[in-house]
Amino acid sequence: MTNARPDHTPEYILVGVAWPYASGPRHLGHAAGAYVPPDIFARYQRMIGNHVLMVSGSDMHGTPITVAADKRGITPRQLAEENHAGIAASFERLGLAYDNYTTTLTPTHYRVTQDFFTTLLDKGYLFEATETAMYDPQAKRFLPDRYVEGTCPHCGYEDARGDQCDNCGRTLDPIELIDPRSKITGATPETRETNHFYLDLPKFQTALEAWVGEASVNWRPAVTGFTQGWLKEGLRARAITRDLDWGVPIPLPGYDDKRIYVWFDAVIGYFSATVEWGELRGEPDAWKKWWALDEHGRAPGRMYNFIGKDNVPFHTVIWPAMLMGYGGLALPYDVPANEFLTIDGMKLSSSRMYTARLPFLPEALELFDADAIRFFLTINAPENRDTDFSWDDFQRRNNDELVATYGNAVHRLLSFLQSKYDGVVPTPGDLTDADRAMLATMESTFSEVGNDIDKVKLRDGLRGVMALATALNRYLDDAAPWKTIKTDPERAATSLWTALQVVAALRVLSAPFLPFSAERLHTLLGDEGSVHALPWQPLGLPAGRSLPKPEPLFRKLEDDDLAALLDRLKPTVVDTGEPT
RNA sequence: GCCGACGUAGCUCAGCGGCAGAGCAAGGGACUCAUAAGCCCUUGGCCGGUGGUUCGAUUCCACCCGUCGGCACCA
Repeated sequence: MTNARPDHTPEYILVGVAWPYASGPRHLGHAAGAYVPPDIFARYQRMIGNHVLMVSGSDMHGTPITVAADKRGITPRQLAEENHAGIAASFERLGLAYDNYTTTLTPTHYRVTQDFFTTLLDKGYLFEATETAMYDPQAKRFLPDRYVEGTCPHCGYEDARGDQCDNCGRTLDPIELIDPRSKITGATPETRETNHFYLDLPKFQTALEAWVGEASVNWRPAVTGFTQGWLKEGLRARAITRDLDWGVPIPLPGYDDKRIYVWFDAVIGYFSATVEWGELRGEPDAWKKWWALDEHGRAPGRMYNFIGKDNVPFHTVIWPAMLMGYGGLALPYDVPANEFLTIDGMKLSSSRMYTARLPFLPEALELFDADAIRFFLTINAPENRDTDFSWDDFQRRNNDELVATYGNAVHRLLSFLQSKYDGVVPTPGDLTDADRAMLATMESTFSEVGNDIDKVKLRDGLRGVMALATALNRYLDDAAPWKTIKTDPERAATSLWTALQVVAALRVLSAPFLPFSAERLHTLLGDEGSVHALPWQPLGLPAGRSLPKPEPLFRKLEDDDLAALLDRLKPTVVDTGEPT
């Protein structure tokens, strides 16, 4: 990319996006929390001329996928690949511009994961130990804690899960359960001894405390608080292997019945996906530009991990520890974790009717424009706390904000140009103070919105874009070219020209947030190529250019339409293999 | 139970030591280029509760209540 201004030294920015778990489709909450924000951020960073690599992929391993596959009588690979294809298709329709969206099943990922394992083992950061685990003799498999249920020893609740009692909220050990049974077969689990490899996190305690102390200055309070909590409690070793036949094989002889477990291999994906990106381009060393520390131990750029809040310790404690142990690779610069989207004030649920659950991405994208979805998820993004989703609010923000403020500012102007000037951009006369003020506001919006996005305050950034649209509406009302065209044609022409420059800027400013409509506006302004190849600065609209007949940028959602659409949103049941 | 974040106008959310803010909703007005969209004006809050620190607290501290999340075998 050559968008850099002369005074800008391009930075290497790695945008690592949380790896969606391929157990089923993702819903709007996932998109709001982890998937749309990095896309906005990455698009902006590209426009200012940085070397951006946005990578992620589907997380294909883990127990829930094996359980769901067993129930359907297919292999875990089939199930995961089917879900991966669905997720990738949704992401494309949402406009997520990944440089590499891959999976944890690639040869590169297996090789890199095994290399991490071997290196950490050789350096003494892994150890082997025996533990007692629950085993389902009927299913012939070991059971994770939450796949065992029984009576809670604290409150007597009969359907307590092995990890936690949903009734009294206490954390449990499955061995404590009275009358335990397997969630998969109902059989009574046995306890068995089994051997596993552990990541020796206590060895990183001091180094992590030092790193978090420095790195967390710009983190969100919840991210820092959560991380400090883990550190204060004292790190414990954590098993990184499981008794499964689905996962990355352990690169040692004699461990055929065990696999490296998902959380260990999934975070490595940020790195392996970068390596794979280079390999696919025939540049096997390209990853070094984002990851390799220099001789002073300095990172080559900034590394971001966009995740949901449930994922924080993996990205601020465990993954950094793995990177420190491996050596020579950059640690995260920021981990912008979002809170959750709730639905109609309730905790989200994937098992309720549409009125009480967040829609899955495929259905949402079937019913609504991607930009309308992106707009809602960003203008009300759960950056500091949980935010609420409701269909009323979705409709209102679409109609009263996106359509009425931004869409209409563009459309009223282009329509006026079409009807009174035959669509030809007029030549301006002398600028008034009001004209100059409008253009100055437009200029400053670039730096304001840019700063917001760079600080990952995406909600503020989008509000800044909307504020410019509002300012344009005000300017037009004040200038009233529909009046001055009768009394002072040159004044009207100048007002129109000024307003058109602002619309031309809005096309650029909105591009990271609303990529599809920005592209449509780009075309409506008679420009060639893609808006996404433009630099982050005003692009003028020359006098004399003839613009095509305008069409509204966005679709208004009428009550009847919305009701009809929601009527098609039938209850969807997806078995993700998760215990309920 | 323990840890963390959050609790601000009817709704959705900003602000975080010095006369309480935005958008939307509600009420009123002038206009007509526009998907009856836009613009102007107005109404509206003991900033969850109690105590403390301070000249001064929505903002800092403690406790309480509520919501959400985590508590290491979900990812």
